[in-house]
Amino acid sequence: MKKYNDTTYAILGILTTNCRSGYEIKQFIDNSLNHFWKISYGQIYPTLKKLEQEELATIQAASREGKPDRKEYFLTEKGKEVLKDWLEQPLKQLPIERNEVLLKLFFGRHQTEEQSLFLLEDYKQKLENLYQTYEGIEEGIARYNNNHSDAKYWLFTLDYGKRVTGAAIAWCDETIKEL
Amino acid sequence: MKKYNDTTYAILGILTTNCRSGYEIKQFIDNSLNHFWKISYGQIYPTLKKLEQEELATIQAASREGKPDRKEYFLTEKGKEVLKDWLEQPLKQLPIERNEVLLKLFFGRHQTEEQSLFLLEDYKQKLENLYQTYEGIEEGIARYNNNHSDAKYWLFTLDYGKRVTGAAIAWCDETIKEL
DNA sequence: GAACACATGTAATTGGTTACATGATTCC
DNA sequence: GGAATCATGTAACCAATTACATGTGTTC
Repeated sequence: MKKYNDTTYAILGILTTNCRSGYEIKQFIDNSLNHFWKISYGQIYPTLKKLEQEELATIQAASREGKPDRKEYFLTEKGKEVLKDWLEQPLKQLPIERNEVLLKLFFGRHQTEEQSLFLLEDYKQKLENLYQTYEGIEEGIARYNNNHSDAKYWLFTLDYGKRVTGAAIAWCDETIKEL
Repeated sequence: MKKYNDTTYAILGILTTNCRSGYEIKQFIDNSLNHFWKISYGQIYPTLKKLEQEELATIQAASREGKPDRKEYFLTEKGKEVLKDWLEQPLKQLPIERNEVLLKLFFGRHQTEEQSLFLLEDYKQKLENLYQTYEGIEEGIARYNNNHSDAKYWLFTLDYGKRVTGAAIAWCDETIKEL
């Protein structure tokens, strides 16, 4: 089966929800996948165009009262197959995630300690803000979306974010102490 | 001050160690930064060329007995300043790290549970392998490099890797249970 | 001479962001 | 008329990988 890039699969996946247009897809990503996946318009529209060329989706022009016209995309059978095939593939390999703070800490070993401490404190602060953001979203879901069929999966991804972020915060604490 | 990309700063940083040539830089990265930063030759050589053009480094041809000739790079004062300036800057913002497993889990919500479990088990396995790799490197450092001035910093970065990976493993366990 | 480590580089391609450009519709 | 939201798209640019191309020196 022909291979596409992850952005293509992500958009195919989003088209299985009730998002139909480029604009709506962007909103969906910003609202639901934002903490582990983002895509810009500069990718969305060209990718949608390609989906049609590859016959993975069909386009339908739609005019809705009170709103500008838009193009609605629907997965074809082929599109559904391509998506399903991708969903079944396990990760090829764990990606190596660049970490600028670790890099600076490493090269800062001949700098002053204050400098390193400053970087770590700042990093910790940012991680804590992120953690709180996750908690806020989590509460929001628990309060208003508990019956939404996606709620369970949102909570899984938030839990992932919280655990990993929490571990990074703990590392900051420990490293600040040991420095 | 003019801005460069992270790859440029990383290479400036590596030039403060005793790595001097493109080949050596690549080896250093593969040996020491591999779990949170990697760069290919396709970036290294063009970047080194630019360093000289920008007067951040000077080149010296070096012939060493028993080895092919090579080019050795040395930071200029300007290069050191640019690096120092970068080292002092805190993170602009936390990067959003794409996570393919979370994405598949999310879109797999209308798939079978077995499918999701398979993905999670596989992910967990890969994370556990990574964790063991970290432990192996850690032991190696503790045993043979304890007096190396970089040892402390290597251990910091390994600790980071272990903590974050461990948190992800715990998440897998929990999610597998709750699915 | 073959295999392997050392060494440098470029070209094609992919993936992605940002800035730009345009326009409809609603509400104030 | 102006601001905000809805909506689609392209062009320029940046970052990065991969494949390709070449060559030296050592050891077996």
